[in-house]
Amino acid sequence: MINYKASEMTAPRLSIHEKILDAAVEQFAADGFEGTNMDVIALHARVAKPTIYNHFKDKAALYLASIEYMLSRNRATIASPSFARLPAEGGLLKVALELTWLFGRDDDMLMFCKMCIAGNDRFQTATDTFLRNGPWRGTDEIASLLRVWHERGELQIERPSFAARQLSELCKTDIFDARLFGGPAHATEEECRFTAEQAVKTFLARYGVD
Amino acid sequence: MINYKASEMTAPRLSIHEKILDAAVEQFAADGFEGTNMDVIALHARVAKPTIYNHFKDKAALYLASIEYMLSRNRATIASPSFARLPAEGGLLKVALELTWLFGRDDDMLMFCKMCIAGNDRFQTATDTFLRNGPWRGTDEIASLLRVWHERGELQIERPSFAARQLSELCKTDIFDARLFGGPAHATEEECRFTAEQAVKTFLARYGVD
DNA sequence: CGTTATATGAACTGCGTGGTTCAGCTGATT
DNA sequence: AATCAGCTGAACCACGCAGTTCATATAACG
Repeated sequence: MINYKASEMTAPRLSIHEKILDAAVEQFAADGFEGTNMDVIALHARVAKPTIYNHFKDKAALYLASIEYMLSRNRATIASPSFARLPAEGGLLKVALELTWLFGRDDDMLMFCKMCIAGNDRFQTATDTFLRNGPWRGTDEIASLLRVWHERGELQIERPSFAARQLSELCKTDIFDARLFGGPAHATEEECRFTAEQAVKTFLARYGVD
Repeated sequence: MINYKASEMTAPRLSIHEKILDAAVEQFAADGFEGTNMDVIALHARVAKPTIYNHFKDKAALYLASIEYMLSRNRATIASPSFARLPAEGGLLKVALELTWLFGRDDDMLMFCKMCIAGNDRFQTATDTFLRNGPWRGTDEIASLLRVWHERGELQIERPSFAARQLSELCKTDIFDARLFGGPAHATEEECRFTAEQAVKTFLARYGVD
């Protein structure tokens, strides 16, 4: 019996599973679910088409697996618990920079937002998976951090979850809509930094104590 | 014009053109361009399929016409210049309520967004039209208001355009993502009011003078 | 070596769907 | 009454694409 999961072997090359998923993510992200052709995925993964169906039941299953794969690949946590050691202002800026970077420069994230928005009637489960492991987990992490700073007396927040989502929204300013509605053009590093700084400034004006 | 079905006597009488466009908007918004079936549009519009092709060259033409139709149907102003007569806080709350209402309870707006996000690769011109007449015009209106209050000394804002977009983002908190990714379920009036109040509070903490 | 499990590629099936055709109906216009 | 324009429904075509089949190849393992 052969092990498919290359991560559990000392395999020099990517497993077939991963090759397929890599190609699938790219295609789905670029052309959406209906617009994506299984032959093209096979071609791009340098794999025979029946092999795909040997690993995934059908196109929808591959689609779902792609979302989970992309999400697991993007485990860059927004609000690392280690940030709690920082003072509130510095920690918030780090969080805000992660957020603006994600909104402004992460292609996978953007494309899957588009996919989920476009196809949420057909694939509500996929959308839910995305929301749960993506945006919601992110704001939950942020809320935990906020509670720490609150208890330490550096912030004064009545509703940490709501505040976390406010911060997240602030970090979209000027950089996310353009990408959601337009092409995948990246925000510049300066734009990300500016939006993040402004977000923290506004957030601290409301929730900071001093 | 005469109704075909006696059972539909109570329905408003629409031209065939409008019936087709109504059905098309709904379908495109729900399933995107590729996912939408022309037969379903015909069925839903209670019209024969050849009739659709008698009015629109092909699917893409119908798609473009649908977007323009939605835009022409929806001309709400977010920030009426008359708000300038109000004190900053009251005026901001009015603006914020308009925004949260739009994000949380306006179905046309939601459909616009989904259609444009889903189809922006193929139909960038339509998306640009939407952005120009929708979000951008809205935040421009808000920025003008902010300048008035700034000059009157009620607010202290260095970058009115950026601040306007921050306010707009704040007004999405907790109500917009759920609709964009989920169904068209409305936010409740209380949710809209709460988010609007919190947005104004945060905004004034940063930009208010007192 | 033989066995077993999987990958391959090319051809094939079947279906969904964009778009068309056509004969007939309806309702306005002259 | 005659004509004409536009709607109807049903059948139809062409094509793309999801998913399968099959004979062959490869590679691990005993």
